[in-house]
Amino acid sequence: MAVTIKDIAKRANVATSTVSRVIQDSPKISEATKARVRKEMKALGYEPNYSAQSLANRMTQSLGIIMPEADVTIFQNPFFLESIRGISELSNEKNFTMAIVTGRDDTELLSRVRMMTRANRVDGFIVLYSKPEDPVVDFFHNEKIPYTVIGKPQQYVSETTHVDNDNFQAGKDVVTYLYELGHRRIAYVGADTARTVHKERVRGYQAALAELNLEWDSRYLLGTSYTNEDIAALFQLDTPPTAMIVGDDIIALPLQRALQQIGIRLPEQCSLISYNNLTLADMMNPPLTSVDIDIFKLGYQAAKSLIEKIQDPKEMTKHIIVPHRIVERASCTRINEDPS
Amino acid sequence: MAVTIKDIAKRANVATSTVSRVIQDSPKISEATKARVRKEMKALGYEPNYSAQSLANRMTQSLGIIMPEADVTIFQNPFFLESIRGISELSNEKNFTMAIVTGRDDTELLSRVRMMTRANRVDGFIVLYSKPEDPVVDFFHNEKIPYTVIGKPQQYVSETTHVDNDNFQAGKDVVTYLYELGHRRIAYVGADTARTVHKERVRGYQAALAELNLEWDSRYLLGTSYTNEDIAALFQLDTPPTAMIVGDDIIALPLQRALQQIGIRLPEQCSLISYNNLTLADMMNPPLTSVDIDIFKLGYQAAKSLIEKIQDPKEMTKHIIVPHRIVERASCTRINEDPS
DNA sequence: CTGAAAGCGCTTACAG
DNA sequence: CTGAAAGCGCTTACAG
Repeated sequence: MAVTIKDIAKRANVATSTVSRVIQDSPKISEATKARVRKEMKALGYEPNYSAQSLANRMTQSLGIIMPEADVTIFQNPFFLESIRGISELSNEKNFTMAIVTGRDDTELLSRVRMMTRANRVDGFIVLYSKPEDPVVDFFHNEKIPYTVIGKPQQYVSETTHVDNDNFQAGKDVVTYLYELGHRRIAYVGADTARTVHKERVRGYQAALAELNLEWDSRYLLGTSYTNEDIAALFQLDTPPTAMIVGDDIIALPLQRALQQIGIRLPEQCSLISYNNLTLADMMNPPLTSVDIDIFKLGYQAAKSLIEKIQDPKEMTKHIIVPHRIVERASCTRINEDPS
Repeated sequence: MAVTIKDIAKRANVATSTVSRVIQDSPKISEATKARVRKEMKALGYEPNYSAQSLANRMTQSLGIIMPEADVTIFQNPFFLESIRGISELSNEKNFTMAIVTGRDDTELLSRVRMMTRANRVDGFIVLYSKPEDPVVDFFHNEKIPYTVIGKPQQYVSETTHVDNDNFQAGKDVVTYLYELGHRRIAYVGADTARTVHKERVRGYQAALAELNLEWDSRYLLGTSYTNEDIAALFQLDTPPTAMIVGDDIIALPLQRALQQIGIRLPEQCSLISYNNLTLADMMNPPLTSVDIDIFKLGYQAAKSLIEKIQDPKEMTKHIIVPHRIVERASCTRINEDPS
């Protein structure tokens, strides 16, 4: 069978406990015997048995990743794979494994999570979304299971480590950017305010409008279930928007189609700026100006702080803000300032 | 601490070995004592400790998922997340966990895979891609580690279980579909022939052209690194194509832009049909006719056959073909048959 | 049909 | 600085 700690001990003429200590690089062991033991480990291609380690020290070296309730559309959003890629990168570095947890609804999700913790399959969880009154988060909190959330948590805010963008600021930055290009009438499409990210972006949008004293019409704000007629109506207002902010690159595509269908030319008749900077943004016509929120880093940092917390429970709660930046492409254009 | 087999044994007045056997639903135990033991398990919310089980029976209940060498663009292709979703679904059902393995190149991938198998972290692997002379696959084969591949394996074909579409047939079907709409000059764009999937689709394309006696110009076949000029040149031929097949929905987007830029209107001047049927396809303008290859099922079936193989090594090698179907949308149009 | 005991491969007080 | 021994929570011959 595979080579074990015993084989190494025998060949290096030490006790198994000594081998175990060199695996952990314990300072109690002399450099001389460490070297000797390591030579044997190398020679035999030894790798500690993961199940045995887990059983003995009650650590699984494994992270659970909670996806939002499964829905094909959501899954196909590259956001998730990209953040998982970030998590995966750090996990591989730290020798952690990950388990993706999905479920059709909160109940299923919760029961799977419950089973995993009882069975001791993971050391902690990363929650890839955030929403109000999440029973899964309640569970983590009550059971004192380490977890971090990507996004702004809606419960136990100050006590939960999370990594997020400053979406409020991003919301403002986008308005400022458009303002500086001369835009004064700015609409917002795809405001899925059930999700915290979007709520924050919209808050930032509205705050910036107020600060800049821009006029605003409630019809300027559309959710995710708008119809093409809603878009058309927007451009039949006396004061149609000259620019639109889109909640997510994914939504920009159908929106662009809607605009084309009612004969609005981009970017001449309407500038478009979006969020997430997916590769998609670069492929659109015209290429889409988009806010890069560094999804990979969101995942990477979430995994990093979770692992720190797991390895040292006294680790402080952290709120990590990943910087965003606007990536300029051809979908926004300067217009003449118009006092109307 | 967590409740263990001992607690159950005590409360049910049996030996721990008996509890263990009811966990496994062994036929050796009477229904009466099974019922009694189960009642206690339920009452205490018992869940078998996963590390202990793994250690004792040398099974990890965990699958490794090998991604192709990491490259942002590839990762953002929804194909991977969608197949992982399929794998995840089955894994959750079977109580398996998964570990995603990524690496910058084959060497890094191989060393991570090697470490994981030595450390006994997974029972087997799913390879999400297929390419010639893959050292990772060589490793699995030589070490007799269970694995399945999504796609058509290039090595050890008859001995490796794989799940795939019939991409050759799909290649032919697409041509036939266009032929029946009256198209006679059909180009193919985005033929990434380094990847087996695409090679097969191109083979099918060429076979169908030959069968239907359609004229063909070598300039009709473009790889992935075509320029907009190449596209423009295509339409300046004496016999420009009236329809184009695109290797992947993801590529359809920039291609569509290129076509718009040189003033080709879709679908009037050129029909477009693509592969994968991502949600993207439905969002494009015009919505894209695309071959649905049921990515979810590819993942699900791959996980299924891998787990079967793990649980019973005598399980036969299987080649599973997931059916495809053309999803018609507005990007293909009927044209008058033209004898030219 | 059920139990007592050894073993899976580690870790970690405890003793020296 | 190192070793002997108990223990982590299961499984599985072996015996009855």
